[in-house]
Amino acid sequence: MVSIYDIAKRAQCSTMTVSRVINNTGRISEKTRQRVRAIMEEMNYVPNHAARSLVLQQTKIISLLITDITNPFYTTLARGAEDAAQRLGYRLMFSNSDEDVKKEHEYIETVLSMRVDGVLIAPAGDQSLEHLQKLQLYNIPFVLVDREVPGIESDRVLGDSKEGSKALVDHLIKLGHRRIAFINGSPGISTARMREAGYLETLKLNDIPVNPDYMFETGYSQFDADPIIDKLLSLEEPPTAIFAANNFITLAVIRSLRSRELRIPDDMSIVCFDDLDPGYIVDPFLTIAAQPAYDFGRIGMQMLIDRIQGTANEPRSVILPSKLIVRRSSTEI
Amino acid sequence: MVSIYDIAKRAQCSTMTVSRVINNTGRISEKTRQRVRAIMEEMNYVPNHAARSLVLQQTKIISLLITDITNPFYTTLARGAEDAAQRLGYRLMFSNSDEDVKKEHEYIETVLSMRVDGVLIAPAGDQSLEHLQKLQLYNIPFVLVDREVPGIESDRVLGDSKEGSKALVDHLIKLGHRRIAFINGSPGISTARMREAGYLETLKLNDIPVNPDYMFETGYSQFDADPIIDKLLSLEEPPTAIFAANNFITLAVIRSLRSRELRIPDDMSIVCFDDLDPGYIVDPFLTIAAQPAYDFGRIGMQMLIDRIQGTANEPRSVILPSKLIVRRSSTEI
DNA sequence: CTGTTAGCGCTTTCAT
DNA sequence: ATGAAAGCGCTAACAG
Repeated sequence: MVSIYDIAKRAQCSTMTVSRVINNTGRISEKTRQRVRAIMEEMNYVPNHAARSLVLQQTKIISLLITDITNPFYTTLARGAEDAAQRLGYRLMFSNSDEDVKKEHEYIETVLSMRVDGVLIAPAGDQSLEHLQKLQLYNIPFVLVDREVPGIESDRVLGDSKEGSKALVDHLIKLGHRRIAFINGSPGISTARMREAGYLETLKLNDIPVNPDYMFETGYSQFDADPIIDKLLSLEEPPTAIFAANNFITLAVIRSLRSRELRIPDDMSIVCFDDLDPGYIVDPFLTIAAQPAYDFGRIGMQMLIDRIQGTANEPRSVILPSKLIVRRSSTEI
Repeated sequence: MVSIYDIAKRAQCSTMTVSRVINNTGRISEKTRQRVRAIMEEMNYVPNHAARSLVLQQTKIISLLITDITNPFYTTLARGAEDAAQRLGYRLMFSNSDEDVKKEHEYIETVLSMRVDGVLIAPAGDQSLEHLQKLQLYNIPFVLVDREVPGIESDRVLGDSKEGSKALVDHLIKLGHRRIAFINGSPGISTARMREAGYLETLKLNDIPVNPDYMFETGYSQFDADPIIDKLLSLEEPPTAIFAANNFITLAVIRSLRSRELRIPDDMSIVCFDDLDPGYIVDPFLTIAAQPAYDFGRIGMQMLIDRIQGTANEPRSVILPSKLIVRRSSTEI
């Protein structure tokens, strides 16, 4: 591969001159600039990123770590982040932890090794604490998106999971439901805890007793809901509505209900967080608490770049509201 | 950040010894190995990727370039690629060209600059020729997935678009349809050309005249199908079935039909390529030519790494068959 | 306006 | 078994 050395030789000048042309720094006569430019073009010169970042001590690369590349919530978030990064002159390198703390750990190791300028991360869960502390140890700026991690003080962009949760449950109660099941993600994830809190609080406010048989904890990824639905349906008083903590849980629930020929919402109302992406859905019918996924990414990225470039000040938190969108999956009892 | 220099000082040895410990090369006394290890641990040493790849002239990074991160076909492909890469000891850096040749060009520039070991790319279109030639110029191994580019000889993993197309159209004809519209992607993309060829050939085989009014070219990304549906429906003999070249075109078509209260398949049969991802779809109802997206990524990545590590031989082509899955979106006329 | 020197963090080669 | 020297490609700092 051709280096500035090669092109310096051909241009009969020093590597410094070439470097200056490349970076548009210092003062150079128009004549030599032209000459060097031409030769660079002719020889197809491409700067070596490794060499440059070695001396510059910065890479202009930001790492985006999400937990599930197949979830439209995160791909939309990624889009927001990508657009913002590009606007601000950074390249994005994205990786997918698969909701797996170990995999996340490996990626953080790579990220550290590559000395990226910053990390935008949707942590796999509370156990991400360890990796995040490692980032702190090395003073690598990072911003938490979507999920927070107890013990970590940092910039973050979160949804208002509790409020969204309350809105959904409240909506069901107003429709006359009192037997509302709640299928949650792992309690090791902050959003799951907040959503549960919203659920419990709303029941309480409406004097509806909490029924432990109605509450389940699973994962946010794709899974088989049959066992849970089995249990719910075999209860003496099965629920009339299900609040699923996210879109993928909802999918599993719907699939399970359909396989039993149960109709939504006639036989069971369903509400959840996050859309199944407007793009994929032919006929949106889910009642949801919609979160502004794109803005999660966009704002998170801006905060991160602020942090990278700016003077370090207090960690900032941005809480983005979710919006209740009532559609056909929920109905009066 | 701590370097091997720092830990050499602390360990009272040369940087070479430290390097040997890190890489498990050369012969080192167990005693010093232990000592160095401990100090590395204690000082939280993380190797500097840039420095290492500068001297090694390899990065162990592979770039994956897809055209639409929101399309489940590509995210599934990405998963396949990621899994294979990880298994073989490479890191993936993925980027999204947005079906935009200019954006793709920028990414290729970055990829070149980063001296990645190889590139797995679903090219935006025939115009990607220029970038790909640049990769060839620099001897950067790459594998084309999903789409080929005229003028480029290289390893590639493609679907059998023509056969899949024939199967879909044949299926419609067997159901009694003779007025079959075809809404295609851009003719600047190889898969679109093959799909059109399959469409035309199957009509011909069945003595059905080609009606230019039934044929449209749009893009593979999300768009508004209303104008096309308008035209089709205002024809004297509107089609009874639509063959949409990919999943996103189908979505647009379905949305447009629904807004007119037209039912599928009663008022219009629909078939297309690629699933709308099993994960997102509550109730799969599309008749499709399903392509093994995961394998596109997995096999492509394996070929790429073969190429990176192995001796260079003839470019290989892998053609993956698609499978006709008949569901409810198509019915007898 | 341009060049020289030194060094970023690491590994290869050759000594010892 | 360990170390010294040189260099990967580039730029900051200082000269001239």
